[in-house]
Amino acid sequence: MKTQLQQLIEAALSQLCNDGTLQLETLPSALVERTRDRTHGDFATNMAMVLAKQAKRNPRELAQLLLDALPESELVVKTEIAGPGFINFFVSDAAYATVIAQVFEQSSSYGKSQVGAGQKVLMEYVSANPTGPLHVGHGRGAAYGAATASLLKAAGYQVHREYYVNDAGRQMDILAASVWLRYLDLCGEEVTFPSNGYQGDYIWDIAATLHREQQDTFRHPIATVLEGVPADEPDGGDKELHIDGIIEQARTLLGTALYKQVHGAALEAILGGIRQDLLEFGVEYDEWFSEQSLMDDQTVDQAIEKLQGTGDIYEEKGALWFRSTAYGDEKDRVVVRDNGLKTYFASDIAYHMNKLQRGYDKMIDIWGADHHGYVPRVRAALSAMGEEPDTLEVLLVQFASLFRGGEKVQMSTRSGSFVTLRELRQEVGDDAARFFYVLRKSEQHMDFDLDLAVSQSSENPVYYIQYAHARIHSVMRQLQEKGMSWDQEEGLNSQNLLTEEHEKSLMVAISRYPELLEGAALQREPHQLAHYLRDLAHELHTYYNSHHFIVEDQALRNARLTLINAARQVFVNGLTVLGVSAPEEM
RNA sequence: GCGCCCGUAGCUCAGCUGGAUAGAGUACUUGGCUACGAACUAAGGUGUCGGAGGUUCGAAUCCUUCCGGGCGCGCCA
Repeated sequence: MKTQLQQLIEAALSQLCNDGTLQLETLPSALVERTRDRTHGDFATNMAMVLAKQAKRNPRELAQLLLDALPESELVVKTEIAGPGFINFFVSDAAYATVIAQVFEQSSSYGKSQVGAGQKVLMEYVSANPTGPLHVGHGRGAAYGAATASLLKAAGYQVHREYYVNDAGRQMDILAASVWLRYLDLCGEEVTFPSNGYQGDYIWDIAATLHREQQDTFRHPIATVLEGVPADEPDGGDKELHIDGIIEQARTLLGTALYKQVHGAALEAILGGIRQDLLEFGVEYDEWFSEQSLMDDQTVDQAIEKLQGTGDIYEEKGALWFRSTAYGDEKDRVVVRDNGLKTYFASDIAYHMNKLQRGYDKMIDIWGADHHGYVPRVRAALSAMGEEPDTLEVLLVQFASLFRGGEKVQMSTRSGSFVTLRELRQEVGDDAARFFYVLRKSEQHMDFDLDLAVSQSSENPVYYIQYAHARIHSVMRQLQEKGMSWDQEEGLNSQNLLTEEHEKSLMVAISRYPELLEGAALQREPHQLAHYLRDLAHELHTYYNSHHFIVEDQALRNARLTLINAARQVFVNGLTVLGVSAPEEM
């Protein structure tokens, strides 16, 4: 509807230009929007006011010219000039009836568009380090990423969903060392756990499995293990040096093969848990991309070489630096440390280079807001390699603060004190969690009151929407029990019988869905869809409460049943995008 | 100190690329089921849109500057 109106206005405008009534340097595209107030019609445009200055005419006069030039259309039954120069459009009932028919023709495709057609997008989200279970902060990125990916697909983009697995690097070594030490403890060694190790209970679990399956394969006397290792912080030493020393000892004492086994067991156990969590949460991926693979196949080296080729790498204090300041970053960044190890940043440059090499037009990364300072340097690397930095779009998700008993829950992966995503899901349910996460703008800080979510879970807005959907199914079940059936064909032909205000409102809401979905996709804002579905549910509920659907009059009955079934389809389509189920009864 | 995000009703938040009287949910009060599910609905009031300037036909929205909160500023990831 909206695009049809835009076309009409643009046609009128170009006609005015062609016949010389108006002289404009540029033809702006028409801005049409839904009216807030019903008395202003269905749609309005501010075109006349926008053009007034350029056309050197007053807005209302210009509006009249536009209306005179407006092509005839079955869509519009009435127009008016209002206020400072708005043009209001009243849409015909027949046009709304057409929309209802379209819902059934297009079914699960109703609302989809092609604005993103031809664009290949690689979306990366969550990508949490596999050093522990996912917590509630990751959950937000997961829900937001999955919903945005669906949104883009619905808008015609070709989307590839990816999880970047940080399976290389020091954090993974610390994890392996943590598991090994717990394992040694289970073997009977008296281990003092390093202050910088991962202390969560899940480390014990992995160690226990290792011990059960491999017995003493990896055992070494603790005295040997600590030989030459710098003291830990509580003993007056340095916790970083201490843990690095232990990692070094693990490598030496176990040898490459056995060390890899411990490392691999830890990675597999944790990554397996993450995969399971996300799968159950309805967050899917097309690919799990390994950071280590970028090391193994030389992609990282190639990336560095490429930057050396453009003269953007220099050596200082034994390290290799990328001159990111030449591309807008605040300071230059190290890519290879003086000890020869590549930084996380180096593999990230390689990863993004690899994404482009795989042929994607756009990369959309969803990061926690604490990584925002990272954006300029990655963009800088893309620029240096001759790529358009805007091919990378980073969407930042603010952390969700958890409140329990009125107090903020402090969370830290290292200390193992956090509320896991799994716990949250068990407490509030997958549907409620998914919906709650995308109900707010991603860049908005969000307070998640656990007690409230648990004790009043039935008041969660998701049930409001699901209930509206289930109610429609309930009506259809009632119909059947009364020995009647729904004639969709007759219902579509009888839409003119739906003259109640509630019916009009519901039709308007249904007709709004396609433009809403498109806007939400373009702005990467699934919360718009969440709010829309709540509005739609409200329309359905008020209609339900004020009118009876299963009435004697057969034509009217079918018209009403057709209308609510169109709404049912929109509920299903919208909830599916958000990853929330649409139960037929609850 | 520098950079990014945020500040809207008592609380949690919307407000679509500047638009017509700034809206929901929640909380509080009072109504609505012998009718398709009351997890619903109807009515009731609340705002210096953090403050102050500026841009213009028009600002919660854009610009500047303060105030307040969050985050980031490593040869960590």
